[in-house]
Amino acid sequence: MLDTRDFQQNSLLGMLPEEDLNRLLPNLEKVTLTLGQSLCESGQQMSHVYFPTDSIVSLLCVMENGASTEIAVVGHEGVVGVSLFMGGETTPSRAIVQSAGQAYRLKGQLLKNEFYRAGPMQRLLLRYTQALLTQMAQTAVCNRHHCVDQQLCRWLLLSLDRLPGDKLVMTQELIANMLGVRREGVTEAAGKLQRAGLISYNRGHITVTDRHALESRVCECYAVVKDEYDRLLTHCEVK
Amino acid sequence: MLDTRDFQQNSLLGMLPEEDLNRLLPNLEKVTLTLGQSLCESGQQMSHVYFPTDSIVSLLCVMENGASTEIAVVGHEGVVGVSLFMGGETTPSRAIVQSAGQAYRLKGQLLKNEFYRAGPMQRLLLRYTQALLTQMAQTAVCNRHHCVDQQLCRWLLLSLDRLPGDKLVMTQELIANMLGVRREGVTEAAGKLQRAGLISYNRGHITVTDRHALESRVCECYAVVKDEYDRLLTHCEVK
DNA sequence: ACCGCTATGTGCGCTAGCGTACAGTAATAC
DNA sequence: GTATTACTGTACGCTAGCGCACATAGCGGT
Repeated sequence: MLDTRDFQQNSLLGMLPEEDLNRLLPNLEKVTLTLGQSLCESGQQMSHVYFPTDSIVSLLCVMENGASTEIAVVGHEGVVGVSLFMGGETTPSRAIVQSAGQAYRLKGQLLKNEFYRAGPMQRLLLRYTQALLTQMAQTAVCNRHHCVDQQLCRWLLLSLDRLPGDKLVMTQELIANMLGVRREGVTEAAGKLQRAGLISYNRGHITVTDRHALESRVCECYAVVKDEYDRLLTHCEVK
Repeated sequence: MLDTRDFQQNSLLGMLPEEDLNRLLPNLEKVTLTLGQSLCESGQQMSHVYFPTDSIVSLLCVMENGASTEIAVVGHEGVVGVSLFMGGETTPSRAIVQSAGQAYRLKGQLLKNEFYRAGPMQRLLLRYTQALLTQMAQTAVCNRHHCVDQQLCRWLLLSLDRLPGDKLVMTQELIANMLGVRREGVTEAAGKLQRAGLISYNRGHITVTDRHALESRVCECYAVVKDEYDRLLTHCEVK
């Protein structure tokens, strides 16, 4: 059923040495994630961790009044469920599918077992978690100092990096929820980008037509995060 | 020279079982941290990790234009230098002493050795790192959704929790740098608190006179972070 | 063809926070 | 004791983003 190399679409899985992978392989289960699906509610224990391949998951911090903000995004470069191996078991944040697609999932306990072997998987997961730390930190700064226009560019690029093509299925309303701003603010910012010919969208379908121009508009936060992911996970010897 | 229990002022050290502590003890070195001292510049490797006792260290994200924002604060409950055992060795953030005092430091390599024993210290450090993740996430949300007044309350309470008394040595200028807002914004917010009788300060010395009232003004972010630290590090069996 | 729903565009008054400028006052240096 | 510096208070115009209201337009179902 599975293409034996299909799981390598997820970088973490793909970077594991043969031996460690073979141990996990029988327990990896391919699942389809649908837009809006919740993988984890605030404070709840996750039964599985998820290794996205072509799907994207947003980690959201939700407040008492219902307002929310995305604090990090997870795609094929990562895993959803860091709190399981970090020892806390739960986190106060939600994990919502931002872009439908596939992921491999693994029972939490099995991941923990693998983690506590203190082998390549542990080193990989820890480095990934550090990259996640950086993403959150930079999100905090960006929320403070940069305008909606630039944040939208950052968000689009972060999403694009985790998608196979140049199309996103996403309404402005949802983007606004992610960024923690008003929908009207996104409409305005997206309008500017559209008029400048960088993107074109209609009714929930965004196509990025000039990625290069997007990169020239985005704030430094995008590069900081991207470079740190590259440093920690691409040029990385896990043994 | 050292009171044999003095290091227990740092919760992480204090929670270690006798056996593990004894291994570290000869290598713990008590140091004095002075206000404004930098323990780590962006992207630089740290030679030591620091376990504060009565000092406070701010983790700051600095941008190209020099503007900065505090993304987390570390006191007696934690350790500065998470990136060493997480495997990345460096982080893009700075660590600045926010409140002068003492700390124990330990050579980075020795901490890594201890970490890779995969014993109680590893479990403690991982749980601590997860708490740090939560603090960063909540900071991101707070930056987005809450006004300076509330953020100042949060900042005061977080600092207070890490100090022995109810006095802080800190100018409004520095607080503004931490929060990533204008100094004038802090002057105004602090003025309100002073007029309401919650704090009194002059020229770099703040005294909190009504902590309870501060807690009633602060946004939910304070409690979220505090509860998560308690959950992860206080009610915690490290074995 | 029609209805209803969802997504998008736009306008308007309001507020928080910014940038800037400057004044006053306590601590410190000499 | 005086000069200087560092810290705090205040004012003013400006902008980004908010909350709200409402108009328009595409899309699906019957």
